[in-house]
Amino acid sequence: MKKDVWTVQEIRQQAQSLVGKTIKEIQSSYAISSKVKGSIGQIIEDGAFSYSPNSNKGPDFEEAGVELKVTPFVRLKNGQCSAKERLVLNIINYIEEVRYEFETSSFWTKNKSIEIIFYEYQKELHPEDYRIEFEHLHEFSTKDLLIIRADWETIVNKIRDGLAHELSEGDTLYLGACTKGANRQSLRQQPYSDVPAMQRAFSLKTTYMTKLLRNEVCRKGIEKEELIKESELLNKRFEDIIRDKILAFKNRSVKELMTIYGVQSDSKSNLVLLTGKLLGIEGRINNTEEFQKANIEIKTIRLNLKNKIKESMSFPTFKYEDIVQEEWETSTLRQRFEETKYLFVVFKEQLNGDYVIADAMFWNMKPSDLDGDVQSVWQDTKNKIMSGQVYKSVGRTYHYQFLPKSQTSIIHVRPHGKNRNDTNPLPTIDLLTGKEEAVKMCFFVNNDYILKQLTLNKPKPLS
DNA sequence: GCATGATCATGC
DNA sequence: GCATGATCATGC
Repeated sequence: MKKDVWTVQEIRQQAQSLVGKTIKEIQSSYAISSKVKGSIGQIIEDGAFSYSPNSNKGPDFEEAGVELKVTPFVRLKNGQCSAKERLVLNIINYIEEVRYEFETSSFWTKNKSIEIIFYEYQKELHPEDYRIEFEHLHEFSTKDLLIIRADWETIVNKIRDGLAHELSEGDTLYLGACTKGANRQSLRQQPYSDVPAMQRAFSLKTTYMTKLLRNEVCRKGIEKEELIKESELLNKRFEDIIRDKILAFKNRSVKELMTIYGVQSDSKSNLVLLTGKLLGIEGRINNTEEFQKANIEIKTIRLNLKNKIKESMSFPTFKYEDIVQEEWETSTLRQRFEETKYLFVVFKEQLNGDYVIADAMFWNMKPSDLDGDVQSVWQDTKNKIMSGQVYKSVGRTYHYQFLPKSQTSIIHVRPHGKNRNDTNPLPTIDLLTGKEEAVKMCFFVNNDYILKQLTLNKPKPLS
């Protein structure tokens, strides 16, 4: 089947005919020459679709207006599907993209409608045994498109500000600017600064793809609680809508709001619960449609009477055995701070011990912080675990010898388990104590660093 | 007073 | 049963 012009219907039929087949089967049925043996995407594009490769600005199938993508997903133990990766779209030409409006942008010109072919990634299988499981013609909903349009503007405005080298996936909600290139030396010019910037491509975030799979493709585990309505996005950005909704309660007493909104919880996370109620949702904020797609997590922050943050911020525990296997570039920690956007809700202590709502803002970590201090603390932690240097001797007792807060500027390591008996195995026996396991720990973000972020985001001093 | 070590309540 | 989000408690 050699043809250059396809209709939408033909594209879909061809994609459907691949469902259930392994890569090997597709390769042999289309007699694909070994020279395109490379990627699974290429095998399908060149083999099953054989469209003339183009570097046009338009979509792969110009006449049908359809872009073709092949992407992996994984099945979780509970049967749910998750996207394995972000969906990488076209490379951003920094010099050119700033000349466009959204309607004429390279993203929108090429990706209005995307035929997505999903294959199941399984670690233990050889790639040629991966199987195509789903195909889906994706068109953006009006609501998603409103958010994506704002994302595109966020990205382009950063380039216009001469900050292409500071782009990060956490800057945006659904449409990201992900790095694309062999390594960090894959640099290119930007129009308003002499600093070379890493090559990046527009992409749909992994979490957006996971939600798309579950809601529209696998049809498993669909739970939708929407935080805001489409109509609200017509004249306000998502971030501002959420912020304004919370700030409508500015200076209101937490104790009082807890009573009004029926939050009776002794949980340490009752401020999170309260914020959810204030935003008018029933379940958990982190489970809402928008937060899940955009990979946003809520974090509550308490300021004491002196305007200092009471506590550093905890994150999920790491496993000692996992961290020693990781490399920084692809590590869990780097990925977390590169891809997650945080909603900080700030509560201020009052003289009577109560708290009031003080502020709300979205935040994501700057790449230079991430690849600076965060990386070195991570590396130090990994090295100590690998070499069995978890404990040090202090007087008659032992202390952990990971870098404490006092020796770091952004993150530090601390216990984070149920109690001192809640441990994880160590890959290397501890030299000093001979222990084969240690208390579960996690990386905490330093409270003073967070405080700086709050003031950076806000020119006005905190009341 | 704060850094460090430790623990709590909840939900899946 | 455990991960998670957050905060408590103690000793320096």
